[in-house]
Amino acid sequence: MGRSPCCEKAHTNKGAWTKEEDDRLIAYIRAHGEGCWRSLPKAAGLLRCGKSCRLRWINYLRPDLKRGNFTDEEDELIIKLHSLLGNKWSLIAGRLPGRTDNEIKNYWNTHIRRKLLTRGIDPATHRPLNEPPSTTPSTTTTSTTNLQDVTTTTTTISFSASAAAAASTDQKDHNNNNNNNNNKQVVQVKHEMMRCPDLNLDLKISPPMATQQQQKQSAETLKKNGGGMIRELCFACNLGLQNSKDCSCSCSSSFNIVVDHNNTSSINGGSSSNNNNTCYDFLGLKTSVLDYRSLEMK
DNA sequence: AAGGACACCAACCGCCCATGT
DNA sequence: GACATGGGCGGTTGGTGTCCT
Repeated sequence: MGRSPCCEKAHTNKGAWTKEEDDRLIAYIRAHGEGCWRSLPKAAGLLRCGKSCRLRWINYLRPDLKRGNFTDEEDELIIKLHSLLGNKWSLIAGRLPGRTDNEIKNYWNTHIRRKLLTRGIDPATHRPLNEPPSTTPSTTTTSTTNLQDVTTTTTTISFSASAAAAASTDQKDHNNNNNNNNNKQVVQVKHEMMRCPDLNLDLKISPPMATQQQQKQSAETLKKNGGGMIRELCFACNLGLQNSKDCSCSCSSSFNIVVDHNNTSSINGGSSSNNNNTCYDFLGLKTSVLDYRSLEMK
């Protein structure tokens, strides 16, 4: 059964918003807050579709938006998040305060794609352009990193227990029914070992399992650093690339961020048993307990 | 100066999911 | 369980400005 249109299209304006429309929308949301977008246009005296109002507000009128050019740091963050999350623009935007998914999407398509292409990297796969599409092991190296391409695997990151459980069956279902997926909660991440050779995304995100000695060392290091303090790691370390040439914080300890089936996350090597407000900076998320569901939150 | 090509980005469209009835 | 509705997301389009010939 087809869906009813979100609004009466015959009586709505389309195209660019006028200053007056903007003012009306801003005034209304200031007075009443964000609420029912469907009824908002009528209440605000706007001849616009509710969706259009929402988009205008979120992408352009929101007071907390950061306008202006993207910084190099934002560029790199977007690239790395995209390599992990794919075209999940809203998730990526969630990690860039003041930026919207639409803005990032546009920026990706106009700037970053080209930037990666000039680096000889396929923006879709984050693999070298001249690399054959097969998944057979190779020793190709890129111009920007010296990470070895070992193999390609598909891993499911689950954002919830049910999704985690569903994830296993999801693959089966996917074969039978293309549309029957839980993409909102389950992100299929094709992660190439080339990108993150040490990053195991199978239900946990970690460098290779730290040895007990490493874990002990890490715990001691953490203790030394004050325990409850926010631990700042460079991006390379956040991705499990400790001691790589990209590492700028020269940390030597290993931290495993484990996401289990019970919606809980813990940090191995740090203080998995007592989180006691320990914060880690994973992908720039200073979070006491890494909960992937938060990635969905804008 | 003109006009075609290109780049940028705001806005739209269609689909999906969650929730309520 | 079936259906209706609202909200959200990713892909795409079209208008506008800039660059190039």
